[in-house]
Amino acid sequence: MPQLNGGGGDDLGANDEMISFKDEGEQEEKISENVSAERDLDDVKSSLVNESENNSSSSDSEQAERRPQTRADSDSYEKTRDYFSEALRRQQDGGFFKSPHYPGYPFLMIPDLTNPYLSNGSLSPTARTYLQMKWPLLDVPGSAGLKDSRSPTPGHLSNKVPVVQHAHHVHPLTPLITYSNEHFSPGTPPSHLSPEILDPKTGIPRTPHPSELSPYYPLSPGAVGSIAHPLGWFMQQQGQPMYSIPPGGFRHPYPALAMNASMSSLVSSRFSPHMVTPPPHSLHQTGIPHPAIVSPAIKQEPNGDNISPSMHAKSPVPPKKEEDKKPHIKKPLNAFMLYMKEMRAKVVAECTLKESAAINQILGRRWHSLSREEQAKYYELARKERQLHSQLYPGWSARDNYGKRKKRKRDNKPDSKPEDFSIRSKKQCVQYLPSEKMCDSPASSHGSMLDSPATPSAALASPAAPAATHSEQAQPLSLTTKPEGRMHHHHHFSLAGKSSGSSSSSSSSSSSSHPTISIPMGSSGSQPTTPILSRPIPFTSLHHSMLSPPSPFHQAALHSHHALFQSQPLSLVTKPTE
DNA sequence: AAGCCTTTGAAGAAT
DNA sequence: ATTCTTCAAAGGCTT
Repeated sequence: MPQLNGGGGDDLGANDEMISFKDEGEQEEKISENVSAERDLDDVKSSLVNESENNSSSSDSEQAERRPQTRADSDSYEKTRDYFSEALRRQQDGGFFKSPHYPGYPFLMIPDLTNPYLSNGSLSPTARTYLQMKWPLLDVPGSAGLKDSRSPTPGHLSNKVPVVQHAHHVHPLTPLITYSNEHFSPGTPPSHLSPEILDPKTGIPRTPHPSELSPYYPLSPGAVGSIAHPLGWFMQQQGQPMYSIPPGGFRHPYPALAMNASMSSLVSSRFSPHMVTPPPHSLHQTGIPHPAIVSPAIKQEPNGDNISPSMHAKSPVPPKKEEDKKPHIKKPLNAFMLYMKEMRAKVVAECTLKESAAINQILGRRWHSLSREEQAKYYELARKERQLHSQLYPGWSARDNYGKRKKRKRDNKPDSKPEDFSIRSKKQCVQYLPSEKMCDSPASSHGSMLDSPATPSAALASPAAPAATHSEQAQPLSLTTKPEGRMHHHHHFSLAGKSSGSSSSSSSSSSSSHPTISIPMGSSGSQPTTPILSRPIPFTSLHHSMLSPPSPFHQAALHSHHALFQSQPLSLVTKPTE
């Protein structure tokens, strides 16, 4: 939430999410970049699939993992670049919102993309609409139809995206992205002028920080000015200014909210309009339900934008069953979740494993192996997502979803029997991860905390945080047992001084840690037993502003930061096992 | 059928 | 101010 606040949009901006990094590995990584991605994959697979894999390989594997990413990045960037170029062209041409002439219009829902937030419509990776918006240039194949059919959207608008898709270009994020640039309105000059947007929290209109806004999203005609895309840095790299909003183009479905381009686009694409407000007529062209909303029912917005029940009916999404209950508005996806969505299919395809748990482990490792830039993309997307979400559902609170999932309270009481827990964990670990190596991942995950900004503040730091990196690479060490089901990294990473111990002691499952886990710090990777990395101290002040354009991550900043960071070794906290 | 497992991150609740 | 818990996705597996 805080992030959302706008205070400065910038906050959200790069700062918060900036990233995690693993620096150490970079050198090696670079060196190794040559290695083919396949090999990486193979490594991963092997690790997953092959029991035989030995620990030593870990470093390699890690690198390998990264590499794929890297490669992908390259491609993606190129592709993206292409898209952007095209998008620009189109904008110039005119039209984004203009009209129908872009079948691929982002607003159009992609069929399979049901609203991401809708429970019903789980998105296919390809389907994340809002992402699409963000990455309009990227196409998502397919999805078109369903939604349309359901959606009230005017036919012309509702077109399916498919049209636009460029199969050949595949951005790493592609899956997430559906649209082509076409969204961009032609006319609008790229200005950073952003229309004011409501502060999610306060509801007070504020001017979005450039960093907050995404040019990719279609802006409502009136309201929006052009805003710098969050990924603006990226765009800039491309050398092209992308912001424009069609002057007339698109009618924002959610009048109530003053949105910036990004918002509007997101909204349209991801969030169901009805949910938010909209009178039918005001529905977004796309008619796409908000992804976050699970049930058809409308969630009562504090604002009072409620949708009449009738709205539901129209709601494109099947859930028509109107469960009277308020619709379940899902949490916005975080960076990692976005990454997962994107990459899961790929990983699954590459691996024989299908279990999500196993896949997720791989993804977790890969996540860590991602370059800053790569992660930054996701953090940025996530930030946007949260921003949009807050805009759409000002009254929504994560707490609203508490208890919705009956989920397990997993054995929280691990304390009762750590051993059992450990056993279980181990068992599972084995189950999913054939080799011990696999187990590393968990460790890495811990390390991840370092990398990724745990909190907004952390995020700030994170850009710089690179040093922290845990590098899985380095770590030969394997966890024989999985630390625990869900340790909260946070805890673990608490500053050394703090209590890691105490916390662990607490009920949380986490505590039971197993001594076996070691995280290699730095490249060297000493292996302390059950070390806990303390979260890097955020260098908040550091280039706060700079962050906004993560441009390549303010490398300067990063470097300095980096240096700092390195100078400050992460502190390891030994978790008191049991 | 419901929940678990697994991952990271965000946010809320609890301490 | 910290720490802990829940949820977000996803799909095979377990109960």
